[in-house]
Amino acid sequence: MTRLTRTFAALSDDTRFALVDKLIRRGELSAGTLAAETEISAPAISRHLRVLREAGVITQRAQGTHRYYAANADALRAIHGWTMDHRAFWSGSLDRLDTLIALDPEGDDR
Amino acid sequence: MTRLTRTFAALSDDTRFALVDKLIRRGELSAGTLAAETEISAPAISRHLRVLREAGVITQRAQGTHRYYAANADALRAIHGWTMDHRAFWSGSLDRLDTLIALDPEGDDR
DNA sequence: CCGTTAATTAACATTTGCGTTAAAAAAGGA
DNA sequence: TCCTTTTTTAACGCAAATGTTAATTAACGG
Repeated sequence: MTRLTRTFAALSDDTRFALVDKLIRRGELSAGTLAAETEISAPAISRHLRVLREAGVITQRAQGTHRYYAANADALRAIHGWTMDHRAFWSGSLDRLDTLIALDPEGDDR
Repeated sequence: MTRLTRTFAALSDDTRFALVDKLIRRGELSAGTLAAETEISAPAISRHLRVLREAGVITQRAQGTHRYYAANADALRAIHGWTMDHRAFWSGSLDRLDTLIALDPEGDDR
């Protein structure tokens, strides 16, 4: 898996996406706080946090028995960068998009 | 699954990501063309295309026995929009390439 | 030292995802 | 009609993901 597909994989689960969203909106939160606000068990949350951390989407900080997690801005920037790389494709009006498609008629088969 | 997590899931596989990337760069392409340029079998590609289509990441057009696929700009806009929603979080320091490299702890960029 | 709290790891069951080959469906041409 | 081409669907095997409960590790406080 490339770095970007790994990032997408980390965000492809609703529970993990919600965790990341909380961390972005509210800043650093402990594993316990995150687990308490979710339906599923603490061990499940712990593993989701691990997946996110290993994908580089969040960071971890230890303080005593607590583990504080925070969203990693670099992951957001990487996704943003990818969309910007293809901005010419999706930006602008529908008319403009139709023009782009018409100008690049790879329609024929080979 | 929400709309966005479904989009991320569709893009979380390297084969599917590469298919979308081709369609963005080169415009509409047939299933056969896409399958011919990939290592795995045509049925496998067909199913990947189905996953992408059902997630709204690509569109399909029939012409005779051919099926032409194209990237859906709306999906790209949705991802871009999500990153922009959280721009205040990550837009602080536009960093260099080494921070992006540090995102992948194993360095398996391929 | 002992008991409590915070978090993770272990073990397990179940589901989902992804690849293969074989078969089927649909359009086109001789 | 029969054969070929294009693409998808079917059937199957196997690996990975996700949830649970139980056990373990580590820090804190009396």
